[in-house]
Amino acid sequence: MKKKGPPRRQALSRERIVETALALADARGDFSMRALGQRLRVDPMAIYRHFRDKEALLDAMVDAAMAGLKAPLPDSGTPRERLHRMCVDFLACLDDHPGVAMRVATTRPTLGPHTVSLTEACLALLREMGLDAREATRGFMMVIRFITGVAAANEHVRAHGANEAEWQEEMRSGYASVSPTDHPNVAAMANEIASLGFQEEFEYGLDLLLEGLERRR
Amino acid sequence: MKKKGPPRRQALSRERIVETALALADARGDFSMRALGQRLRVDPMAIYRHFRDKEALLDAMVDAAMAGLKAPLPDSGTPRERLHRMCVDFLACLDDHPGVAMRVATTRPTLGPHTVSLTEACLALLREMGLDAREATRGFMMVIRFITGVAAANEHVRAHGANEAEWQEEMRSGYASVSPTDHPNVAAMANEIASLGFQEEFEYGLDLLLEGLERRR
DNA sequence: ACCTGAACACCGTTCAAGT
DNA sequence: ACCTGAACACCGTTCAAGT
Repeated sequence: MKKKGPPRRQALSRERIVETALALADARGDFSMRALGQRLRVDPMAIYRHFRDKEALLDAMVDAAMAGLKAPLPDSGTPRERLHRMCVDFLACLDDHPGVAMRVATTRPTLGPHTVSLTEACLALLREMGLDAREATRGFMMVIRFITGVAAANEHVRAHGANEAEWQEEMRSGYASVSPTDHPNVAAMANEIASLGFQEEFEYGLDLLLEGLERRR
Repeated sequence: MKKKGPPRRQALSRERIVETALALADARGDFSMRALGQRLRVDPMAIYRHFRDKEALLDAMVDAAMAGLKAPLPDSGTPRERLHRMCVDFLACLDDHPGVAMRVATTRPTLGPHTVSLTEACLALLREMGLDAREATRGFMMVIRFITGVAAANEHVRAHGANEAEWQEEMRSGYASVSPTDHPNVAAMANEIASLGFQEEFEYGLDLLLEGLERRR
């Protein structure tokens, strides 16, 4: 297409902005319009030609992040097993994009195509599990809330620059420091907390939810 | 005690700072050290005499917010019923302090006395429900994650200046706009979403969790 | 001991101007 | 059409100074 001036730096585009912003947010857990402009080798204000404000850019980033999900999973296994794997995949995707995770599913629903596809797949599996439209809606909301809560916790751990083992040790020593006579159960938790892996804990909770939903069909 | 100089404005204290900061955060959903200084009629830097940084102040605010919980509930009802009411109370408390809610329970555990008391009461009820120390720990974490997810969603609605009815209408029209042939279940959700109250939805999910935990004892 | 003020290194965004 | 630069109204925090 047009190609007559000096080579000039890559043209700006919605796609390139979103991609770069996502990379920045993934690395730092957050990003500023000014830092993004610098990374794009462009005046920060140039971005506003493509997005009305930071909020609009974040919305686009959320949907781009959802594109990182694996395909809606092969048809092997029961609907419940497939939904389980889908949720695990979804959480992994949120964990990959900490700066953006909390906006997912707490935002108004009119998100991009990837988000809608994910929602559809999730609802379809709930229906296959035997839930009616009303129950599937409730089940969907609940699962989203639970996953969001877990993602928020994971994000918090990362924001403090800790890995899982360091965090567990901080939890353990914190709980171990309370008075066992005043708060016996909190004190006792110190012994349990270190042996509960983040992923195991998440999948345990997920199972409980899905089992409960299945039983109420 | 000391009372000789001119009346001068009220002396600064950790308590007064926390109280004012909480009021500010509750009203605006967020607060800045500079705005807090202004409200306290004091140079913003004066606050740093009492808290090492904003993070430390937020930690104190979280525990102060937890003081707003009703008493650990009377002994009427089964352990599960009492735990249910406690969780409802806890969520209401988070909803009262949107600017602070997301820090709760995603933070390191060494929080203040009110937070520890809440944790102890919750664990004790789980034990009364028949769970052992390990199961109670997992159950506690799951319930916290779920409540945190719901609180995050509620906070998000408020941050957009919407009430429940407005939000539901935005959700409904959003879901109603997707193609019913491409995404039948998403489209169908438009009809259900408006009839699910936030509180009803929360308590439904909570019941599912507690029922599941009780069954696994 | 406690508070102040200037300063530093940041923000998101508007607006008039450049090419 | 697209990008720039100065400007506005903000941030949290450090540091030297005041009382």
